[in-house]
Amino acid sequence: MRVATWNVNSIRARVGRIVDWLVREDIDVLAMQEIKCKPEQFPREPFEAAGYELAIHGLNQWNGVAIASREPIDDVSTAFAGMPGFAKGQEGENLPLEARALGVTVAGLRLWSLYVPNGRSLDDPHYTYKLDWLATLAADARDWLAANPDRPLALMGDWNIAPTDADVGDPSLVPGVSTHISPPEREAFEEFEKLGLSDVVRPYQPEGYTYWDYKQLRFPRNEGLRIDFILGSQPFADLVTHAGIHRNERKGEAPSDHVPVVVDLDLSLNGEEEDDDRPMIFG
DNA sequence: ATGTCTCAGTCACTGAGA
Repeated sequence: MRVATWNVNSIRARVGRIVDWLVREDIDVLAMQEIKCKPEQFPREPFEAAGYELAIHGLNQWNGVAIASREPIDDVSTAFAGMPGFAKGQEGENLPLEARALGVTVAGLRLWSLYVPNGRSLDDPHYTYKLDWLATLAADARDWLAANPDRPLALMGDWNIAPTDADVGDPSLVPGVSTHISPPEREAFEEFEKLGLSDVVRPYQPEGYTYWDYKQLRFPRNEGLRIDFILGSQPFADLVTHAGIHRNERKGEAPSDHVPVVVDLDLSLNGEEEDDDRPMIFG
């Protein structure tokens, strides 16, 4: 099974090349971010004609997440527990939620499409929102992992964080000023690794960016960022046989500014059923 | 020069967001 994540930067603007890629690359599940539309505006037909069913969460022209799958989608969630909202000039609880998280179960895998808030700048309210959002997500992931230690879980999406200096090729990012590279953001990312969620792509693809700004010839100059990640629980990581970044999707007509990130899974390694007949050696 | 791209609102542009 092939599972991927892609910040598509408007599904309506490039549905053709996205579905073409899904079919060409034999992708089973795609987590999308920045669909930039409501569910009723989502171009369902090309996906359904190609054999995918859809879960869509979009509230307006901003943000928006969706998941396309060749296998049935169950247990759809449009927010994680305690997810904070945002409203300009307001603080506190119960602010309106944005469409940035979508959880589903497919083939026994728990999968989330996540669009982490951008942060804008270190002194912007969106930066605090970003850190709150990540801390709350980590708390929910901790609870879920404690309750489901044997289940494959993947948090997939645009994290808007470059975890290491090697992930930063865009010279416009200034330490101490810019988001995506600040120590609190990197610490927020590391919290997920402390929970036992690991970047399942990097072992197979150690180098490379996943995003290049449209401006300033960032792609031709290869001045990008690695900010799109698939973090898997140990039971998920145990299924991974290969992974990669599809850099070519930044080329050609009307690309997104992000490219897809793909993992190959061998679900036959998921031994739950097969193990039932084996003798219990421990415990 | 935020030098590009997308969308909404409203109808050739501007504002917002990234």
